[in-house]
Amino acid sequence: MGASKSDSFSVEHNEIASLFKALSHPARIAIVDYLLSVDSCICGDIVNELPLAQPTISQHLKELKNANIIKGTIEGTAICYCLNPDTMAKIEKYFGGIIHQLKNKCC
Amino acid sequence: MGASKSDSFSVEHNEIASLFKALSHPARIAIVDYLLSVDSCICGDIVNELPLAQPTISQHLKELKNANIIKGTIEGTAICYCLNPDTMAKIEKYFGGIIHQLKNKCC
DNA sequence: TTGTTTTATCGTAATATTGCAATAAAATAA
DNA sequence: TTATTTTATTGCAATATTACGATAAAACAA
Repeated sequence: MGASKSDSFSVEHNEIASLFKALSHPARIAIVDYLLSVDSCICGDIVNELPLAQPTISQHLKELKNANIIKGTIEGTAICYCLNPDTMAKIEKYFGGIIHQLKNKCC
Repeated sequence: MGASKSDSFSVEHNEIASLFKALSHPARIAIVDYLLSVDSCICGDIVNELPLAQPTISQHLKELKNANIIKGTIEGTAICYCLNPDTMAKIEKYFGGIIHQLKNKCC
């Protein structure tokens, strides 16, 4: 054994865990942070912002895309990246629910 | 290589990534969900709620504890587990900030 | 003391993730 | 066409995670 027994858990639990997994690496948090720090979408130049090689960043971007956390659209030679507000709102909603439920508890 | 180059990233990015990492497995989401579903802290019986062996659950609980997502206090033979509202609020705040910043963007 | 119950740790096998050099692919420019 | 630029993919080595049987440790009961 060793792999995750995802079949043993509900679809909902697997989905939210996948979103968190996509955000569980500092490079991917740095990418999200960088996308937030500029006033528009980023066309190119993400590679120059991080201390990682281009293939590594491409791989992290792929994971963020697969998790629907960012969207990438081709813009000539470059690719424009943006955060996906829907996914972010989804995660925020999950935590809002937790906070709300916590308020009705003893601890 | 292969390991995460956490030294290359800021303390803040590493911290938030660690929190998400702790929540990036369906079993740990299920534990959080279970702790929320009952009206009090849980003393014992978490093992019976999940389709995993006891050492595996103990390992997941340890990760949640290390990330300060849950607190465990000894209560006789059993251990009482509770969610840590402070940590949950911290993550919710992070997303609140993202959502707020997203509203001022073009996409 | 010896049981019983509950949680933690050790050891190990299977699998997943991370990082990058090399290379390919795609779009444009000259 | 041949460069040039930008992003993606392949292949592989290093490391991390996941899961569990076996065992230990801790607290209480008889």
